[in-house]
Amino acid sequence: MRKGTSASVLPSETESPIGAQPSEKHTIYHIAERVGMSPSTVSRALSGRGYCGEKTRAKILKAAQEMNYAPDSAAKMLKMRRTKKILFAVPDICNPFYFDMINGINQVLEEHGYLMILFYTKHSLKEELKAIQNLREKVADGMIMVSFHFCEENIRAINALKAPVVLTNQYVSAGGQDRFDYVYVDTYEGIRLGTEHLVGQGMRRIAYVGGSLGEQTGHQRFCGYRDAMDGAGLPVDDRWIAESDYTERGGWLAARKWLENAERPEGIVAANDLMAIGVMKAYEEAGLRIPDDVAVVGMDNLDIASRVYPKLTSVALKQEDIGTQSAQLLMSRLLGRPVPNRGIKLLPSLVVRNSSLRAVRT
Amino acid sequence: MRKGTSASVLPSETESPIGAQPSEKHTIYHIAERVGMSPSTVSRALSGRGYCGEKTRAKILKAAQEMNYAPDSAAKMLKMRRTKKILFAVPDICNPFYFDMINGINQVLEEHGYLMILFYTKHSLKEELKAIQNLREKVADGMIMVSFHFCEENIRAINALKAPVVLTNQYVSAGGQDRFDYVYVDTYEGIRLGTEHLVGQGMRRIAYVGGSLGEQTGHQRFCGYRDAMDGAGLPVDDRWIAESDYTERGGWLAARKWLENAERPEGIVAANDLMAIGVMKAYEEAGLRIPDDVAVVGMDNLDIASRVYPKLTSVALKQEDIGTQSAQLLMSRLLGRPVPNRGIKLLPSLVVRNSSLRAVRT
DNA sequence: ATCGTTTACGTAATCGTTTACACGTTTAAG
DNA sequence: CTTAAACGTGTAAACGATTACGTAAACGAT
Repeated sequence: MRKGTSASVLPSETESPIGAQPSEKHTIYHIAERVGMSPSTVSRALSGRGYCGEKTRAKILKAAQEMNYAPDSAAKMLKMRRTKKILFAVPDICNPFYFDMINGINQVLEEHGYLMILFYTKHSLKEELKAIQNLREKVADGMIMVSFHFCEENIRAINALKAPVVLTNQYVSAGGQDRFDYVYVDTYEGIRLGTEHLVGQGMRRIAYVGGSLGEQTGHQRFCGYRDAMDGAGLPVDDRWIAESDYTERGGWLAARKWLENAERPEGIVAANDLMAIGVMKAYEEAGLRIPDDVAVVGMDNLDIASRVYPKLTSVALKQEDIGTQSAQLLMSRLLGRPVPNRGIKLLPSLVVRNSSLRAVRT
Repeated sequence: MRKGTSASVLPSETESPIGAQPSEKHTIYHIAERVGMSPSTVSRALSGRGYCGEKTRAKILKAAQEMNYAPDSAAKMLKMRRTKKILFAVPDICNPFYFDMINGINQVLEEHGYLMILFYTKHSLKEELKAIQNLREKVADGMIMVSFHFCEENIRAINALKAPVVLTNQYVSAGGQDRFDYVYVDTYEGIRLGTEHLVGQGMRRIAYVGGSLGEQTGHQRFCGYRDAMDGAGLPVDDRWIAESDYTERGGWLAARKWLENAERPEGIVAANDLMAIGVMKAYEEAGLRIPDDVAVVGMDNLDIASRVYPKLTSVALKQEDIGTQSAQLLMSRLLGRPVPNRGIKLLPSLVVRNSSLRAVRT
């Protein structure tokens, strides 16, 4: 039935009206007709699955070549129920933090012939849900998501998905009910490292500027600061804690506030590099010098950390590793390989530069 | 026929074995059965195309809601012959230059409900051809490509495509035969601006470090330098021209070479910021100061240009605008809107900062 | 009551692949 | 020489949506 109708539609060599574009639409049916075989044989020859004689395969391959055949990915997707794409949902394309992650992800995807769809969630829950909806519609086979709205609604939606999802949030699966994986860097540990670095230089008045304490990641990071202070027997003073938004301007505003005080902090720990740079800018504008007037530590270890003046001490979060690990985890799920752990924790490391060194200057 | 087979497959409420996952696969056929209508009616109700009674539409919408229906994008793609995705082929994800472009593109795509597939071509012709192949397989409806291998082979492959393509190369369509559009910033003009800025300060020995002169864009940029020098009656001396690779290290190497000479340049024009920063680093390492010992001008006006020390004078190329304009052009093609011009030229502007100002220092 | 038009819905084909199954032809084994 | 396994190929049914076309009811105008 199908063959009949299709065959009748095929433009015979002589039929095509002069001057008309040659009908470039070539399907396996066209190839089949040309070599005088059935479409299923063509499919087998091209895909390499199932039996196929050597000479026929050669003939078919040649014909496909000559006809400039390209398989239709939509048809393939529909039939195979696989898109060979994964979604990467990221809150903010502008933040350089994610570029390395993209890179890491891409390396793994390439090995498996997967493509990456970049989805920009703009720090909004609604957009994150849109990303999830895309998975429900089978736009991609899986998703890696950096979520800043790691709430009930989100988790439920993700758990309802058939497609595998890897989050980069720190999370302890509640009762093993959850169906997603996660790869994260222990930012708590990172901030603790950074704070202890300052403590270790004998500083006592250490300020902290972080993200919203309501958000999970914001809270974690703050705890790192608090525990480091506690551990050293130093007081955690509300005056020296700023709840900000991970932007340069946010850091700038926090520093301004501290600059107004009579008593100023000896060191400042920022929950990311952008805020650290904002802090440095505020001090610079006030005519003060870093690290002489205040030591600064950031986190993320962005490219710019080594380019600002003075060079910024920063906690390296291994973004690229997060990317590759996430992608590998996702691939394991997609290939049905066994996955030992739901969560993978990566450890940060401190990169010491001039912004935090009281004594030395280069 | 189709209905019969499909209907018989539907799991009736009571049939499903206890403990088994509820079959989550819901299609319009399932919805149709539930409300006692035909699939075509369901399709019409959900897509809003064609006639559909108000009460039935409501009933269908409610059923779809309850069944947690999500349309299968692959099926939609196959039937509608539209993927609602575009490919963005970019040579190098690590280069911050492209992030703003991504941003610009994304803004436009979002308005049209399109998704972006990010394709990393690694500065390789082979990968660029792979991107093109993806279009042939109808992975996306169109493509925006930043090509560094704008050669015969590429152009032919792109012209053979049915899908619209926007390039960001400067290009004069040969005889109006070409079938792609292009949006570009006049980098010739940009380098000319930068060079004239130095010339205007009375400098005479001005060096230039650019990309390969074999590449189109590398050649264009060089011409901007040459013409500015010529225009001021200054000699273009081979000793002060370096052919490099747009990386920081490349700039560093070029500067090292110049530093060995007895006679050193008064000013250096770099064809991008990364190389300019490399140049600055080399001078810094040699214990020299900028702009006192040499004035430096870059191009791209990256974020870091305003963060390095001293702040880098740079030619702003409006990356975000390239992105939005490219995406808009592509969308016009996809929607069949008339497009006045194949090419759109954007003009760069010079952002003067400290690295190039002999007199003033802030 | 009749006709024509509009509205609502169903039938079935279609998009371009893959693949279970059936059927014939070799080939190897007994 | 028979029989069974292995191989090669074709038939037709999927995958899940859209849509041209046909039919029937509802509606108003004559």
